[in-house]
Amino acid sequence: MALSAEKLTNNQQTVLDLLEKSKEPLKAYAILFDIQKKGIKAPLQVYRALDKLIEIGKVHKIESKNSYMACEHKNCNSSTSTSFLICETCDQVSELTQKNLPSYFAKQSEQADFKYAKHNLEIYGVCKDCSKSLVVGDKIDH
Amino acid sequence: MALSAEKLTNNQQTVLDLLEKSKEPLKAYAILFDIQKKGIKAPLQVYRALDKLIEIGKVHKIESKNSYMACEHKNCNSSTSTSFLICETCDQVSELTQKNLPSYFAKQSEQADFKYAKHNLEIYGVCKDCSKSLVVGDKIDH
DNA sequence: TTAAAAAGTGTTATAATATAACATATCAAA
DNA sequence: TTTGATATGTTATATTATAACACTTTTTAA
Repeated sequence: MALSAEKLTNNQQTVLDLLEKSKEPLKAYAILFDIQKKGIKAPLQVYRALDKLIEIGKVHKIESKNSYMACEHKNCNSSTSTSFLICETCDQVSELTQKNLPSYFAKQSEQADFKYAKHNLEIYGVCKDCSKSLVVGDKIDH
Repeated sequence: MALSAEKLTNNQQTVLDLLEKSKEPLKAYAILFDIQKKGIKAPLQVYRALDKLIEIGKVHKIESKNSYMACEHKNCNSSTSTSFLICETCDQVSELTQKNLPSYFAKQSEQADFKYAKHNLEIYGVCKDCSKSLVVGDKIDH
């Protein structure tokens, strides 16, 4: 069975549903807290669901924040490479479309005699919405 | 006083010395274990030294491995952006020289209306040495 | 030079993140 | 339909990191 067509179990679906509703990435214990009413009682149940979801590419882990987010793409085919835009103001995270990134990184790696396999990129900065609000804020907050 | 000229305290120097001797990145508790003979007894002493060393750019954290390594550059001026080449075979990590990366990422980010500030890039693959050994290994291991 | 401020230390306790181990259950393929 | 793979529920514990507090050292600048 193709990974992208994988049928999810109850626990996996419950975790994925929550992540898809969330505007920000969530931490494992925050997920646990939120879905205890659905019968999930222990951290391992969350971590196991996350592991599977990550494996099939439905969820990504943001390493520098120990947080998890649902993949924004329709059928993310793999769990390999990830590229995030992380807003330092509002903590929202979006994914950078990474059409060219793998080949760019492969080229960069090659110059160091390193064979590229996959990557994780975490870019920090200010998102569109926050750039606006900052300006508006400056005017309002007189 | 400029950051790069910062004088280190005993604890900071002890931690840095250890990291500079190590071929691979080290975990905080591995550092603690190694330097207990030098009078450092508690995790906090390690973490505080690491925090400072990271702040002044002498040490980087590899987020996806919860590990720390000494900066390979002479006078790394900042603690901001990091780019690693992580060998999946031998666990050694080297730094990618990132002359063009910030501007490249800034450009990529801009297309998503995102204001780039800094980044962390972790590339996984196979290092030069391991590429060689693999081939040699294939021949020897008949 | 010396007092005040800033930075670092040592210590105990604890928070936050993640996995081990094991018995049982469910599901899919031969 | 049984067998092998995958998932579950549960308890316990490992790993990573920080809080709080009393104290010391170093730096700054009056």
